[in-house]
Amino acid sequence: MSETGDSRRTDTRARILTVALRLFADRGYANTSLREIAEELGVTKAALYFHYKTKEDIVSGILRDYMDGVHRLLDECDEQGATLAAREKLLRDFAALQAHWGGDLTKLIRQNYTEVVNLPVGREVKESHHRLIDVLAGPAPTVLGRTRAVAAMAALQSAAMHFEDVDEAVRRETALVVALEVLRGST
Amino acid sequence: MSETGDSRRTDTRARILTVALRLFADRGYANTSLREIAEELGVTKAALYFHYKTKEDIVSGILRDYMDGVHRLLDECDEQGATLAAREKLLRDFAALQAHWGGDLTKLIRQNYTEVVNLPVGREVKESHHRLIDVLAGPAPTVLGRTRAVAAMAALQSAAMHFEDVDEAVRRETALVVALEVLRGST
DNA sequence: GTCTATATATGGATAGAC
DNA sequence: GTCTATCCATATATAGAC
Repeated sequence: MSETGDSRRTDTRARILTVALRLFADRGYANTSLREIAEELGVTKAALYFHYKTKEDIVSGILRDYMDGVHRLLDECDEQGATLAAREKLLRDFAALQAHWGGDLTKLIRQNYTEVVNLPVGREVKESHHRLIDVLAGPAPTVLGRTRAVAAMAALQSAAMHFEDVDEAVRRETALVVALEVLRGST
Repeated sequence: MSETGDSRRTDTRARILTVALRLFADRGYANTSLREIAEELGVTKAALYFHYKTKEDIVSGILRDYMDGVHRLLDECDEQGATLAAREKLLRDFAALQAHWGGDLTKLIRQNYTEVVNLPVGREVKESHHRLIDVLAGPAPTVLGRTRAVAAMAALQSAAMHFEDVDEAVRRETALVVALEVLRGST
């Protein structure tokens, strides 16, 4: 419960990322001005620049935090073989990671992909997702197998953005069920 | 082979949409300036404004053309019942429509969703896609059924954007196979 | 139908006080 | 750490000649 040591350095830095993520997901990265982010936080633009040198640094900060989680998944996975069980575990872990971040992170990446991949950390996101798909496709993958892997990922991501009338836990569990079906295939 | 009557009214109007679609898909809508579109066409910005009153009119023109095709699909479909065969036909037809438009249209919509849905015709796109999903989910849909419908659509769209190393025809056929598997389900 | 200006707005980013 | 004031680049859009 106590502060973490250096603590009171200001949580503004973290709050900026939280607010920015929500706005970027809602209105789009290019259409969200620093003025809007600042207003939402109750400060001025100049205050943001004290914490982050550029607008790109802000979105990069968000993606960097997300990447830490993704790298952990992939590292764990490489140690094991590429058995079906291991691949299904990877998919489950990725679903859990997404659930932890919420729909906004997925929206940010998908609905601002062109901008995201122009960032250094964005290319990392792209590469790690591709790596995820390669592992999910298993050894000696066919086109069909690779397509199933992509579709499984897409199923998870799409479900994170549809059906706002359904309880989130149910939504995510159902998405995982379908994603696992897709990955396994019916052939 | 002859001109279509009023013909020589300039095909610049159509060429603008073609070039704009490619650039919007590549660099993003907000990051593509009218200057870039004009340069690519070999004209000036002012020339664009002769054909389209605003930048939004340009992207709306693209989406309007696409919507014509989508509405045709839905109209055909409503006449029939919602049998499994009819729903599978709908998915196949949608895949064909996407193939006709190419990956750029899908990218434009997915990677610029926040901007797109702020346009009148963009809301039409959103609504018709939702309608598509509802029909695909069949009568008395469960959460699982709806999730499968979304996942089937996502499978088609994702495959349109991945695997550029694979022949496009093969890619699309495979995507359709997977999408049909997903829609049918394995339960 | 297309061009050369130009009006006008807005956003990212910086300087310097407090 | 935050503010006020300002610079500067770029973008949409318009006016008017050819």
